[in-house]
Amino acid sequence: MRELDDTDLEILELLTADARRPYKEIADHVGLTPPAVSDRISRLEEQGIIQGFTIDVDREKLRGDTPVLVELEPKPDAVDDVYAAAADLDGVEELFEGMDGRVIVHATVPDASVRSWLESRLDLADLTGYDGTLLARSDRIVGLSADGFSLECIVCGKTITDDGVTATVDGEIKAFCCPSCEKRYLSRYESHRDALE
Amino acid sequence: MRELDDTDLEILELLTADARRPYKEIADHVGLTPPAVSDRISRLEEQGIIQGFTIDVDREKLRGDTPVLVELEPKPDAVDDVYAAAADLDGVEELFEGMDGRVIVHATVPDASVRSWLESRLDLADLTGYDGTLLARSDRIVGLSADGFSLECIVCGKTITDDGVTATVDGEIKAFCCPSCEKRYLSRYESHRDALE
DNA sequence: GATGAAACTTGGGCACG
DNA sequence: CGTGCCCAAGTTTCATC
Repeated sequence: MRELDDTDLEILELLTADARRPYKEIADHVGLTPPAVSDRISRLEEQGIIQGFTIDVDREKLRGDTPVLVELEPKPDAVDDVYAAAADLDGVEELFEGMDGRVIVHATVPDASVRSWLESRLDLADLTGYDGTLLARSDRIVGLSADGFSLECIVCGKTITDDGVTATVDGEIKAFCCPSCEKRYLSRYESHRDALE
Repeated sequence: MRELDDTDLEILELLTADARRPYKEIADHVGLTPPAVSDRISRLEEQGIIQGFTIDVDREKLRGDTPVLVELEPKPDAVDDVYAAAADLDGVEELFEGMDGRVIVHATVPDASVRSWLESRLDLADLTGYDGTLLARSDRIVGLSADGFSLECIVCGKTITDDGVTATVDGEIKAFCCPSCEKRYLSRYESHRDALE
């Protein structure tokens, strides 16, 4: 599969901010022609990077509802059932399942108790407990800003592209432009640490 | 402001599922013509119900990152700082702030410790604690399947609009048409509870 | 890069409350 | 009389070559 380059990332950012932008406008930003942009977007869709075109709906404004985050603690053998049932709850926007089996639901619930809302779809006997928190605010972050840290390979100094790799060394994130630089660094680090110990 | 009708909801659902659908297709679904659909969508944008057109990006696929949910417990006077700093973290998709002051971050973090990732943007001294959970899976739910329960203020019986407010009373979410109804209810509740204790 | 096809927007007119 | 919708033409945008 073709690797992503900076142009792809830029296109993704532009579309995330406004998916209705004309291809011409995107093309000008990234220095391509509209058909080339079209090709890339099609490819990103095929690769599953772009999962779809959609709208951001302010569900709170939609009705007089209350945004909440509900944490469900399913019994160990009921995790899948709880997850599936929670997906059917009225007003659910997002679902998360943690590695620890917890299911977290982001929803706007009608003016009612969380308990009766939960009971409308799932069996509370499947839970060992639950906890709801009203949300004061929430934001979706646009921008993929892959550049947070150093963007230069600490081994060879080259700018790190999407081909780059990262490793955790002693709790620190290290970024490298390529696997070979990573390997070189790690071996040096190992010998250094061995010398200390 | 014009009230939303079922046709608006249907349009929102169709756009949520696929925002690139031609207006003609939407028009056929809801029994209107394309210009009428266009008008409604424009109005929904003006009302802020539609916050924008965007794409769903599979950020996990984008890089080899790990999806996590991190719960931050800011010190009481640092909630805003923590929230703002968390928004700058690399790979953040969503942010939630609970009424209890907790800040929950949904992100895909580079292959590294959560701790060092947090430290890249925020001062851990602002926190009394934090907790990260790796995510086994997550889903965004399409479909607004609205109209559930009562939408009436429990104090005055008036229909609750966007001016409405909510409060949590004894684990129950209560909704009011206005702050004064809320205040009235809360004072009644307080005296009631005091009487019981 | 250019062309054909399709979609969106605009303006005028009508029906309904 | 205002709101919302339909119809038709003009213009931009998109996809294919």
